Amino acid sequence: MDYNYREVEKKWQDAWRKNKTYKTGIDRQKPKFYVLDMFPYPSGAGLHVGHPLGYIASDIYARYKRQKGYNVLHPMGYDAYGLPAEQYAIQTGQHPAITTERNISRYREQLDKIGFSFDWDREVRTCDPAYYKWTQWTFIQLFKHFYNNKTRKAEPIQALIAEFEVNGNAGVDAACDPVAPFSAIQWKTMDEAGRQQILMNYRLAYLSDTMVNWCPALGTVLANDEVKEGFSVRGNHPVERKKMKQWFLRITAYADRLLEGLERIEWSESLKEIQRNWIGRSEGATVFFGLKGHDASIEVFTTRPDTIFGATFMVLAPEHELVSQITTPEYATAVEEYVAQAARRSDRERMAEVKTVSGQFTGGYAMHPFSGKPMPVFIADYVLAGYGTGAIMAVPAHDSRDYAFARHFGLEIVEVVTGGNIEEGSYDAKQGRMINSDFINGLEVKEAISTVIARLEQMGIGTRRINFRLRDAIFSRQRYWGEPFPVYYKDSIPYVLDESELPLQLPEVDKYLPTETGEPPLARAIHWQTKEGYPLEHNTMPGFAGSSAYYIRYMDPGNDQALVSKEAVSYWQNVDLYVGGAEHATGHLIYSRFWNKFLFDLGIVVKDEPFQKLINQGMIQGRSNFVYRVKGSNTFVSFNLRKDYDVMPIHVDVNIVHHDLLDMEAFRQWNPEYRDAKFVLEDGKYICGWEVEKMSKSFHNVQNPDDLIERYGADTLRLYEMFLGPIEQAKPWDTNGIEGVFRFIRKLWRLYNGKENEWSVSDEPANDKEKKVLHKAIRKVGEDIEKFSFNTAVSSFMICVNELGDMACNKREILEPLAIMVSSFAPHLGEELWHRLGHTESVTIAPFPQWEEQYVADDLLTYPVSFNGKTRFKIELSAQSTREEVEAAVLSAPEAAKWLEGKAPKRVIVVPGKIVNVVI
RNA sequence: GCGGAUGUGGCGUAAUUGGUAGCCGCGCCAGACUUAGGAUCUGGUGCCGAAAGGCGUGGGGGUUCGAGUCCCUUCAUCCGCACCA
Repeated sequence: MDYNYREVEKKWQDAWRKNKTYKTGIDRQKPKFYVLDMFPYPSGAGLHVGHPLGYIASDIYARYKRQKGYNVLHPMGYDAYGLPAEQYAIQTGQHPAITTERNISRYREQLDKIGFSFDWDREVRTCDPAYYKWTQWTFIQLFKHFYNNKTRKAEPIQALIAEFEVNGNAGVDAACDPVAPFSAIQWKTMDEAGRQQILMNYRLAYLSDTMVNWCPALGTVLANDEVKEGFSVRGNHPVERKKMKQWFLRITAYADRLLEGLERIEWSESLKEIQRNWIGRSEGATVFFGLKGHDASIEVFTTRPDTIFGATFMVLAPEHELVSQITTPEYATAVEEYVAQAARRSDRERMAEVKTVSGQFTGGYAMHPFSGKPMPVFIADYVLAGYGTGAIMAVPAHDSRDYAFARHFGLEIVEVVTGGNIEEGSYDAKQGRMINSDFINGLEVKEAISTVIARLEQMGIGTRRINFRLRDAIFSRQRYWGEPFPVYYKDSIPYVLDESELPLQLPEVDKYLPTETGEPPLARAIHWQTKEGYPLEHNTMPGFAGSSAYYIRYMDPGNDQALVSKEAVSYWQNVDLYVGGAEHATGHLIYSRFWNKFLFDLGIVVKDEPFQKLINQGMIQGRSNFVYRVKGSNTFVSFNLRKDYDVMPIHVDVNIVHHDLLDMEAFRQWNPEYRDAKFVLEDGKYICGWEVEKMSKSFHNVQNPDDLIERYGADTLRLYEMFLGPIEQAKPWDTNGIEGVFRFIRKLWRLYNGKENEWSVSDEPANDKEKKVLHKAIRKVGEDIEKFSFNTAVSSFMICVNELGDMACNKREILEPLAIMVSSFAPHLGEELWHRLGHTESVTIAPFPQWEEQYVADDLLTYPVSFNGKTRFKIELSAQSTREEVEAAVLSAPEAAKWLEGKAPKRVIVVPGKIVNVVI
């Protein structure tokens, strides 16, 4: 008889639930620790083995921290709004809430089976009105605040209005859309519509008419992070540009704080780098170029003001507002055509044509601010309307794109920085001395930049400027299954609901489709209006709305008076350890940081950064198996013989392959097509080929945790997922190795139990050898957990159990601390052993054992002795030996003579406790 | 193109951070027990070699008594961004 994992795991899962073992509350006697997993979207497919990887790691860490005396907050909930449930609803007519509810219970069932230490009393769901009340509340606050660049924080819009009433907007420095200057008197004489229009330019949540990413297949707009290479991330549908009125969040106001904050948080360098790139800060200057025959001027942004004397022409984005003004009649037709063509092309097409140079001369000329030379003005779609000012000064000698353009249109190329060869190509490096550049000749690039900016500022035609690539986040979705906006329209002006009206509940609709007139699904809802009869907003919020502050809500999930109580937030503060995938780098992880910073400005949260330490678990890839079918037949050739035939590899279900050996009978049953399959075998076996690929149904390589738990138990699954390799690294899932971990579990059990599976732990005192094994394991496992090196911790457990097994150690003094340690990895087994050892309280609160130096120290050391760096033999010496004693012992050792060949060593290097190297 | 990461046995990996390369596990080989099994246990297993020994951390070079680890260079793979001025 062996360890009965089925019975034991079930028993403790029930007991933990019943006793609320993982319930957490504020306890000021203990230090807090907040361990969080990324919010899962409960998909219909359920969990596969890749999903729980991070949850297992964080669970081990949470359990370890509890045993170390921390009060650990470790919650779980569901990001329940999302497109798949709604797509399903559209197809079937079933309410997405029903599908979502069903998927959630399936998730919960799967999660429970793995033995996580979540405090389920804190569960939140984004689609729960009690939850989204606070998502809506936060939106209202965003609407009612603006970002003051002077104080670098969000401030009430009321304060802005007060300022307008006294001084107009002249003294205001806010993150906003361009607003024409106005005086206090002008403000006071404005009507309501005028004032609201002005204020909209300042609000952190604002309505704006701009080009958006429109996805016709999904029937909604998407944020930039939801689009990849012109296709929607979800569903991979084409995305096009469209002008629409949409809600936005002014995340750009926080660009510099989002960038700076990265310096203070412990995230992987690559993740921070992705965010830095996404934010895309660049330093430079804006410069105004006067136009010939016009009052208007073209504003450009450049990071290379030093090259201004090399600017020989100007390029505007086709969408630029000055295009129509500067185009001369003779070019009007050509320009119109080019603009129309550019507008027609999707992002996708634009990207595909990156290499081809296209553009159109407008007939207009700008004037060089220093030389006064005329510069032809072109339009071209290599200049993006959405970045900088949508216009550039082209410096062909020092910008490869401008160079290609100039060559194509035969424009002048003037070298102004030494170091390259402009005959061959542009010289883009920011290194060299200025030439052909009037007052900056001879300067280094860096000095030239500041000199030019100073001159521009002095002349009043330019300023130093920091530009960001980050755009404001589109916050409207033309979908049903999302949070309704707490917004209504009065005379077409948007207003937010009073907080007392929250939550504004998602209404019922007859269909989850847009209306015949193209309105979003909420337009179908009857009486979708305020008490006073004003129409409510038809859009809903995007997926990231509900997931942006969920970690705050976990601190105080039942509170209906506030997002979070002062008490809870002052205790739990922020997330100490966040575990999840890197795919959220430019979405959730940016939005959350922004959202948190805003709430921080409001004094709702106490930490400026939400996630102090973040671990990205690597993706678990699938390991696919292949059979090799002889083309045009139903004969399959074993792996090593496939070269002798003309074969085609076919994916085969990994569940009918064991250690790459095909279960031929199962294969025949697997698919009717193969019922009469013939096999060409090697050594009587059919060996399959294999490859590492994405885990996917279509590759027949999906492993779900339920099957493995059924076969090996949850503890084995947990240990095996950790044993696979470093948590942050992507690695293939290979079930072949799980047996080894399963054996370990049983070996561990046998330390505590006799041959007949009878409990057999002795109270005899342990000897020094046994203590050494234990204490070394305590030290190693503790250190490994602290540095999230779970794979090496599992390996240390194996070493420890192997050694104790060899010693046939069954002593309580050793096995009790071992049970505590192992319980964070294998909680069911740990809890069972702990109780059998006679304890009545849960092992989760047993203190993690302390290791002692006296037990781990060795008195004899094995010195490897090398000659000229090559290890030749080993010698055992007392740990107390001095350098001289070691040297003498080594040189007089019998093995040494052979290598010394009678010569005296040139030098002997002794590193105490480590090695000896003899140089001859 | 720019940025980040990773290259170690047949496979997943480890290496006290410059000090015995290959721990632990899988697989494989041999043996034991067996109602010859996709069970369990014991031993072996980097490569070449009969051995002595030699070679060996993607390749090349360097620093050092000593390099998987540091430096230079090069190749490969993965990821992110990409006409961002």
